[in-house]
Amino acid sequence: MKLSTKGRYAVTAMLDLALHAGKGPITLAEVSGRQHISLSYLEQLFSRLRKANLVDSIRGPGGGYELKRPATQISIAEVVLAVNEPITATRCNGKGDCQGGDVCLSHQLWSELSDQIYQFLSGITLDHVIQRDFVQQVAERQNVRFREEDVIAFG
Amino acid sequence: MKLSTKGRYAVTAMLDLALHAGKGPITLAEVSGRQHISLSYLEQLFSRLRKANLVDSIRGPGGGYELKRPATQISIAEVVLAVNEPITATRCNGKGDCQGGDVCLSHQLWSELSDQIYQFLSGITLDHVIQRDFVQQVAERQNVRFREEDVIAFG
DNA sequence: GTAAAGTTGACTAAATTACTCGGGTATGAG
DNA sequence: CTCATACCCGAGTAATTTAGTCAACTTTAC
Ligand code: FES
Ligand code: FES
Repeated sequence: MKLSTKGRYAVTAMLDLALHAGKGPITLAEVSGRQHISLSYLEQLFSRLRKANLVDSIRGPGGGYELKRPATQISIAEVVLAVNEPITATRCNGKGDCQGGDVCLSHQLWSELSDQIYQFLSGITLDHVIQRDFVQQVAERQNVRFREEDVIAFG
Repeated sequence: MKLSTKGRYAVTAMLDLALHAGKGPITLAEVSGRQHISLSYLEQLFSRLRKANLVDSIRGPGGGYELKRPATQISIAEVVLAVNEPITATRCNGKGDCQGGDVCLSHQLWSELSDQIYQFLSGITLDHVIQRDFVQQVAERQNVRFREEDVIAFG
């Protein structure tokens, strides 16, 4: 499978949404501030997340994004898939033709690895992740720092 | 972890070596012919495999490469590691600093994924792979075709 | 109306990957 | 001895992918 910064950013951003759920729409500007991901880049990512039906968008002032389903029902695999290419560790993308039309020696091996990764990532939901102490602590630190930056910027 | 064409080629080439073990050194030209990997590229890969103590090289006429250890004792993970960067799915390479010196929300998740992939790949040896019917069939096809090409080229 | 926010698509810069090339060096067969 | 075989090595490059920017547009609350 393809695990790029893009996929990692998407997951991070979705975790941020999950952590701040239930308080109305979250703007990308907030996510950008807390997670240090450029706003324009987030726009790109959320365009895909929206098309994949993982988030709802609310336009206009007071708008933003929110999770379309509860965090308990969105798996990490879905998020990665939404912004990346299909999950596969093969060179041939599952077609079995990477040796000039024929299947190569190691094809089966990579297929199995793809399965493993997919199984792992689809067994974990956004909620599983944000329940962890570790993540809670990181989130708390980010909240504090984000408010401090507000003070510096606007106070 | 980083799973590039390079890693896949390395595994394929090592499988070829394993399949033709016990008949003296295998030249890269043979591997290249059977697996359709460019000779220059193979040289690059085997340079690393040799430095990682996975293969022995024999120079001069009649020379080539052979596995340094039996195929039952070389894991896929070792091969991938030998040609790629360290196995990690994190952005920070395990340092926990990808958010301007601080750990990011999803760090722990990617660490766990890295573990999973590593566990999987290190649990499979070259021998496990070449024992499979599927792989045996592909190998047989390659042998036949390779001999046919000999005839065309030299006969 | 106007400012906040999402929407879109094209564009660019940087990084990585996947190679190639050209010249080495060791060595065994004849 | 010699020379063809095969490994050895590092620089260089072309292609692809990734990461990120920019500018113009739409919707909507106040
Ligand atoms: S990876 Fe599928 S044929 Fe080689
Ligand atoms: S992936 Fe390690 S800190 Fe973000």
